[in-house]
Amino acid sequence: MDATPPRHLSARKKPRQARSATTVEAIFEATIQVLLREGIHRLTTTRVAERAGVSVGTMYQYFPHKQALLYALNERYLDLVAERVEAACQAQHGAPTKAMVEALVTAYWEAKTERSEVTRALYRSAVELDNEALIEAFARRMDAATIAMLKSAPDAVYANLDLVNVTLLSVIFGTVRNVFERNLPASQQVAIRHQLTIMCLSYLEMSAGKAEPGAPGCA
Amino acid sequence: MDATPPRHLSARKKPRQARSATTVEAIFEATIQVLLREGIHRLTTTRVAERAGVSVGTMYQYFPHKQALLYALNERYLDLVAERVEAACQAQHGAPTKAMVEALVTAYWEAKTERSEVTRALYRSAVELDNEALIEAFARRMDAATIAMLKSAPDAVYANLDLVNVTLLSVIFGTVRNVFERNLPASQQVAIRHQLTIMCLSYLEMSAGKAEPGAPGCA
DNA sequence: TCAATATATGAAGGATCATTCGTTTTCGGG
DNA sequence: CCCGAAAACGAATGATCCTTCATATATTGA
Repeated sequence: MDATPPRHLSARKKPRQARSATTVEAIFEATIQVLLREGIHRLTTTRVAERAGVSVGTMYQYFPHKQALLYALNERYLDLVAERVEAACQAQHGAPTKAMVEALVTAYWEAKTERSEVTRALYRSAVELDNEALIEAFARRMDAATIAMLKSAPDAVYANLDLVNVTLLSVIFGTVRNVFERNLPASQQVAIRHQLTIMCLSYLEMSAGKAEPGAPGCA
Repeated sequence: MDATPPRHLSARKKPRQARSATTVEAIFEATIQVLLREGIHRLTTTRVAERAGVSVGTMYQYFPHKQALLYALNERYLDLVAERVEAACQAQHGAPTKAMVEALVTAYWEAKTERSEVTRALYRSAVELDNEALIEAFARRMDAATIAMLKSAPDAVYANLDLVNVTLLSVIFGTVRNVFERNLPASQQVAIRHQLTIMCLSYLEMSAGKAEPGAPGCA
């Protein structure tokens, strides 16, 4: 995320040699592993270092403290998700509303559930982390991406685009998280995802001043 | 919640005298306060006891360990929310779908945001807590309540009630949480809540085999 | 090959916590 | 009023953790 991190959370120094880049990567990976296998209350600098195959001291060369590590981890993750959603949105510029909704739901849903354990681990790591700035920046990026997409729709014009957009995103993001955390069987997840798409589409159609010439309607 | 708690999380003993009931209540209250003022990583048995005006030892007479305290706290809270939603649902038996949706969204939304700091504190406390059973029980209660309500609708029959219902709940619960955590300005929250209601209603109408005799439709 | 710089090490300091248990205080029934 | 049970107390224990820093090793460019 491009949010300037709170000063106390910024990374200590940037890797200059190749091996240190490897190290940092290993540390990130190890953090996720520990988070998954041990839970957040057993997420220890020592344990992370051990699993990463480096010493604690090394960790502290790149992250001034544990919080900074978690912050950076979340930053990376949100960045990935944001990029995917943005790409999906751009790909649908000028497409019909239905395609837009499907692409949006699919992109976000898959970004979150593809490596669901990682997502879960990060949800946990984010608690008690001063990451409001991160969330805020993520929200803004998503807002911008979907607003631009919706504006380009050939079959709809929204009188209250901002509100419609923020509602749409809240519903999609919230639902994904909720379904995700309830850990429902995969088949049910797929079904709900489909329903969600239908629901959002219906919402958008309802909110749009329709511009479709031969709109199917009353006979 | 009526979920049998994992054995290791059940309370140690039940208050027999009046003063101990007071004590337990004070401990619960103190836990919330500490959670709010200090955050979860500073939620200490000592600190809780101190704020409750009792000694640590006293705490351990009612809760075998910290986790059990947090578990009990969440249990209490979910119970309250569940009761309110259940009441709202029962009050709408036989009412038109629109009234149902409005009541459901309102009940859940208000239960969560009325004392929003408490809700926030509890979301935090629930991380790394073995509370799947709690969530599960809550979900079941909600499912039962809303299914019963929807079945009683005079103006709709749902071919796929279970799916429609689980979708509805996922969307509402998820959206509330998402809006809640983004901490949007109150005015925007109200607006989104209204949109959410509209959206859900539209979804239900769309999913229903309509039974309304003089359905307003094509001229 | 040789400094200068970057990276890695890990034992030890200092601090915080969860939990126990021997003791003291309070309550309530007889 | 008195005694056994209930409730409360809180210092001490043992464990875990974050973070530092003096030292060692690796890399790079000249």
